[in-house]
Amino acid sequence: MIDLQVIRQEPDAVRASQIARGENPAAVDAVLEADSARRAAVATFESLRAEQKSLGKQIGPLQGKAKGGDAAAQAELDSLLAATSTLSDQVAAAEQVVREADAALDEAVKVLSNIVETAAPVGGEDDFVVLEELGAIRDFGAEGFTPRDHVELGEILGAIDIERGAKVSGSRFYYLTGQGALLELALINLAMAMATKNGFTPVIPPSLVKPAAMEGTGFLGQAAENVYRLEADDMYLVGTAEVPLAAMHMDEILDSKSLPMRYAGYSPCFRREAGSHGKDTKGIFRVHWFDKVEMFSYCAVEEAVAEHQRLLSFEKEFLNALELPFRVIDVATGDLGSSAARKFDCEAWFPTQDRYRELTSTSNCTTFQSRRLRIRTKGAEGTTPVATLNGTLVAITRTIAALLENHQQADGSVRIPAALRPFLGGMEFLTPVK
RNA sequence: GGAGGCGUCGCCUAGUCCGGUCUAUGGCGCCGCACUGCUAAUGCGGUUUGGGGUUAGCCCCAUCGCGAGUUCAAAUCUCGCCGCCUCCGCCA
Repeated sequence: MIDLQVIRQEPDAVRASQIARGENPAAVDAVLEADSARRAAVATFESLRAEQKSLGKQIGPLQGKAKGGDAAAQAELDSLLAATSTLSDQVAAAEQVVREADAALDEAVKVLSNIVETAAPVGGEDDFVVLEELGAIRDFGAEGFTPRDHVELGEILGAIDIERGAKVSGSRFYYLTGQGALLELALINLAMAMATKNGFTPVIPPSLVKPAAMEGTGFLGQAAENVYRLEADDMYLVGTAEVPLAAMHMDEILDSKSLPMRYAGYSPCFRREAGSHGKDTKGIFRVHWFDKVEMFSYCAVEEAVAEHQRLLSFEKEFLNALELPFRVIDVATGDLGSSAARKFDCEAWFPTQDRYRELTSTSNCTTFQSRRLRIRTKGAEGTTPVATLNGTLVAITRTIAALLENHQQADGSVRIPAALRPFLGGMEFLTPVK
């Protein structure tokens, strides 16, 4: 959630940010209104409460005297009890009003998406800015063959079994088999090795979480329809390790000397993909479940922009190690998730689609998540929320698809990039099994 | 799944039986100051979190796992929930 102070002091800036996202700026005014309503409620409650307290303090000693047979004390006690009794009802009522005002304010603030970085390109999905293009796109025509898509390659290599995935679990499920399964493990190991080298603590987090974790990371808002919920236990399957990694330090005050804290979490990711019917139905590009290594960083607010660049550089380092052609885009304001202030995507070239497709994504969430999750640090200005950032290191299925398509040979074999070979027993090619 | 125990402001802890004087005790740690060749020791002061107010010193409200209830009044009594520990059962 956004800092209420900021909304109070710079409502125009918040409105402008909402507009850039294509969201309703009037939501800001709703917050201001709820805020002043809450203030009034609190003032009423506090004055009643103070009165009640001071009356209560007189009662104890009087009771002693009254018991001793002091008639005057008894009379005073009776009138005090009567007064405090009606006061008590008023306090309870006032407290209820405060409670409701609090909830209303909270609700109003939570409607607002994070304030976008001013440098982010304004506009919708297509208004991204290409920051750079890396790696060489192969000319299959010149090499004398038509590239196969990852579905066909996966079949030839005995690496991906989509039919049986559908038989057992339905559409958008798959089996990774043989070389495909080994490839996933190799990618995970390479990613974890690089993350560790770059100062991340490897983590295998729970992928089933309580509502508080889901809610705190902001996935029950806009993205709620894409989340799997276990009705019987009131728990959620995470769509990314970002959720358990962010919730890991919820309700904690982090030692400022320990920042930045960097974690690399390996987890399965479950996504309902509601609203994407008919989109990317072929292969394992868009599936209900995949495994992923996600980077997550807690850092000081003033470090966040630099840390974001670092996460991006780690993503680029990984894709370069896989020798994939890709570009980096600066995602436009209208296409940011509600918690992101800025987002960079790395999109790999898919020769059979003749276009770039998202492989990794890194977001600077500033203090949007940490406020909800109450993750703070102590500094010169007191206890303040930390910034949180996340970035994909490797999303297995898309990465496998990109590797197969980009490194395929005319005979259906696939060249394994050098960086990955140590994790595949030195193997240089994935070879067809049929 | 069954039985029992426990949850107090960083950590440990007093208080809970028997409601008001709890504005929550003490120790450790930490921060500041004083003293002292340095360090250490010692002394004094400070040290939960959230919200609000104030020129400043500070002040006010809430906060004893969470929620509800009883009561004029709840850390304290009642109920529900959550978490941890021990034992039993089952199990990869």
